Amino acid sequence: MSARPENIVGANAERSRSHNRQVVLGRVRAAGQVGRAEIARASGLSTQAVSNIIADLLDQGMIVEQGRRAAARGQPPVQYALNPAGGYAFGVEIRPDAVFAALLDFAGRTVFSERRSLASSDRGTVTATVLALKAEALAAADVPGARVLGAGIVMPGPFGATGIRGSGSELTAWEDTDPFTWFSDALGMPVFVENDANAAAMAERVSGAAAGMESYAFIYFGAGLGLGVVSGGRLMTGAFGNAGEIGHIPVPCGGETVALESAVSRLSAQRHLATAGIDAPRLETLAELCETGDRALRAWLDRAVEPLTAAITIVENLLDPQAVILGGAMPDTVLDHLIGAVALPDRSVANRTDRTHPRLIRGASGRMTATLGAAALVINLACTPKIAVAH
Amino acid sequence: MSARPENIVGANAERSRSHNRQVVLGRVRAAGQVGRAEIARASGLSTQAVSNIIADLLDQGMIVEQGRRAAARGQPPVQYALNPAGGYAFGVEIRPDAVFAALLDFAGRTVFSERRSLASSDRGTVTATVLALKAEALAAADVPGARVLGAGIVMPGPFGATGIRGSGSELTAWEDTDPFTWFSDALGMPVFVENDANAAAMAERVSGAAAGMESYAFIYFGAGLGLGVVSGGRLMTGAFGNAGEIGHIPVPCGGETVALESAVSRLSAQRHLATAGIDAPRLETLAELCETGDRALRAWLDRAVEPLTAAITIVENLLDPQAVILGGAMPDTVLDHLIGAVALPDRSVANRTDRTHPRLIRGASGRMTATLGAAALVINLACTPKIAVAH
DNA sequence: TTGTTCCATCAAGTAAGTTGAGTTAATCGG
DNA sequence: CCGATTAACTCAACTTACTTGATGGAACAA
Repeated sequence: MSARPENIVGANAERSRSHNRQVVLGRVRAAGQVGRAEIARASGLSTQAVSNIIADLLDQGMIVEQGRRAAARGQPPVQYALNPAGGYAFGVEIRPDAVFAALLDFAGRTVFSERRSLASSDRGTVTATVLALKAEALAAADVPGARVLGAGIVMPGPFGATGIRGSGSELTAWEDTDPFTWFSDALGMPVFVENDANAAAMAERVSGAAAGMESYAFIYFGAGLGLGVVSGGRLMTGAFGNAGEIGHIPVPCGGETVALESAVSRLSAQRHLATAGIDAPRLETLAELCETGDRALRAWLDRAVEPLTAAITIVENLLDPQAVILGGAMPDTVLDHLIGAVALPDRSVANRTDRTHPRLIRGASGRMTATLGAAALVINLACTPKIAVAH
Repeated sequence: MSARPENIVGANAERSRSHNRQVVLGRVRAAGQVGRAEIARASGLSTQAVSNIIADLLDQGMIVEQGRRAAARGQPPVQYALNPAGGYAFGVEIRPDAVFAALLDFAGRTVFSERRSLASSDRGTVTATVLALKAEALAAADVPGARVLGAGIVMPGPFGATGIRGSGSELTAWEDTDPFTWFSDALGMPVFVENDANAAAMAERVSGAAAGMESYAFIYFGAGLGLGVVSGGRLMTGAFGNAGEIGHIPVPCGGETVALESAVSRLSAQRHLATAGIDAPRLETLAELCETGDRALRAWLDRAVEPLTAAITIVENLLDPQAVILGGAMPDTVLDHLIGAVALPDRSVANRTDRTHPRLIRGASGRMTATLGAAALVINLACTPKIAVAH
């Protein structure tokens, strides 16, 4: 959720300017490297307008010249690319027991990442920790504060007073706080607040499996299971900011109907392993068990395939994404095993002849996925205008 | 699907102008009646800009003055409202055996509606029928052609070569035709192509249960079952235009897992009734059976509740809409019965204390729902800019 | 009555993109 | 090798649509 109600506003010169700069940045990012004339053609702006904007962006250091690239006839266009050092994004993930932080450069590369345990999850402690991590990140990566475009904050959803409570991951001390206002004030920069799945989904777009995709779905393994939906380059957050609660949908599992995350999630794997006497609190343990072909883990995997297949089928049919991406706090090996085992039905709108991507892809994995995603929110928004106009 | 790839384009004076006119129209429609100053505040434009735009829209006859409304202190603002006769939208629904057409005024009221049987569903016959219906509609409602803002075309999805084939509702003769180009040429006006569920969803926004809602989901009873998702006032069509194929998702039904529309759809009801020796080809028959408390229909309804509940739970959790609306080609009584019987789980992100709408609502019903929706696409787009900017 | 408040208009000002002519730098073809 | 062709790019007016600031008008309140 953006934590601010979106309102449709009118256009004026100032807003057009900012919009057009974002459009140009977005094209540069999408192409990796482009000339002005091509940007003009793609964006429907005049070459002159693009020239002016490019000059501005060069001035600000957001992009860099890459020399001429001879293509066909005519004068070869000067190429431009994003300047990795042109802007940085600070990402923070707040959990009840710890704060994770990361700093990404404009190209989506991680230049700093850190975990800090929390003695308490009250607002004072968390805020102090976040501010300390920010200072540390800027110092470690030698980045001037003015170069930081904004901060993404990941907090456990769902947002607002909903029927889902007591899952243990909530920050009860934060219930009456609007995190958007709070962190805007504390950090003194633009702030974006999302849940872990949404943020992780964005990470794939900025530097990952969803590079170049405009519409996709990301299934996120956290403690439970989340879904981030990107449509037209923007997150679909729902009316109250809680879209993507895929963990609670009913799916078939061994003849009965269960909530998806009771069968497919790290917590469910750990519970299953515990019944076999195996304690696997950490990802590394799971990775080991997977590599050694542990029977208990294998049993859990086998059992997870049916509900996961159902969930992906549902996502494909409801959202018609370019691809479904599986990622999050799970070992690559586990994700790969699941992807290999899921047999998607041929009888689906997703079974197209003109696909450009596989239907199911593995995305970024590991504990930091959501944190990197928090920062990715900022980078994505710097390159994505709020407008999508039919061309 | 919009049938044209959406591309992010830059802003210029011309596009800003058209955008701002849409913003103003959208505010007038949303409010029913507003003054200029209020529009200016809501849209972030200057009062002068709003004044100019209002003058333009008055000139064009899109809006009408409604006199002053004294509110608080100060000079009472002159109120404006949409002029119902300011614009019309032509809606067409093409089925293998018939063409439905409707003409809506700018306020969303039906001024003409008609069904025409098709001897053949080839392009020539269909196109001639559509053109004849258009002429008839304009003549019957005494609407000058220039007042028609565009045409919405509803055709059976899914679009493109997908794994879903042979459902019998396809127009095989149209497979190699781009309906957007085809009807743009034939009708000589802006054209929008969508599937039935998406169009019907839009109808609710223009004149129905979703008035004033920005994000909602519409479950559409056609022959099968479809889903239209509106997010931020715009249809979510997915990467290939086939989002909302809810009929094919797996749901629990009496201990087994089935495809939703095999248990919840008109076709499934008719099949069930047929096993009891009842032939109910028409909606009226179903309505009668429902009113007389027919045992076979009741059995079907009882059986449909579980899978429908699961589907709605899935939709609520994945999309977090303001409400889920049930509508389409089913009798009101049947829909009402289903709505009454569905018990949604309290443990859901949709169970909020700050809801403004019930979680489940009945929408428009009857055979014409999708046809009216086709026209509604046009009206909605006339009042909805492609921009949504955080305010 | 007089002050306050808010709506609305006028006239000038401004920002940003567009237009069209002209320049530069490649490839193509004889 | 050289002119024709093609395409990228620049310069300097031009245009458009919104903004600003001053002024007038209509209702309410004290």
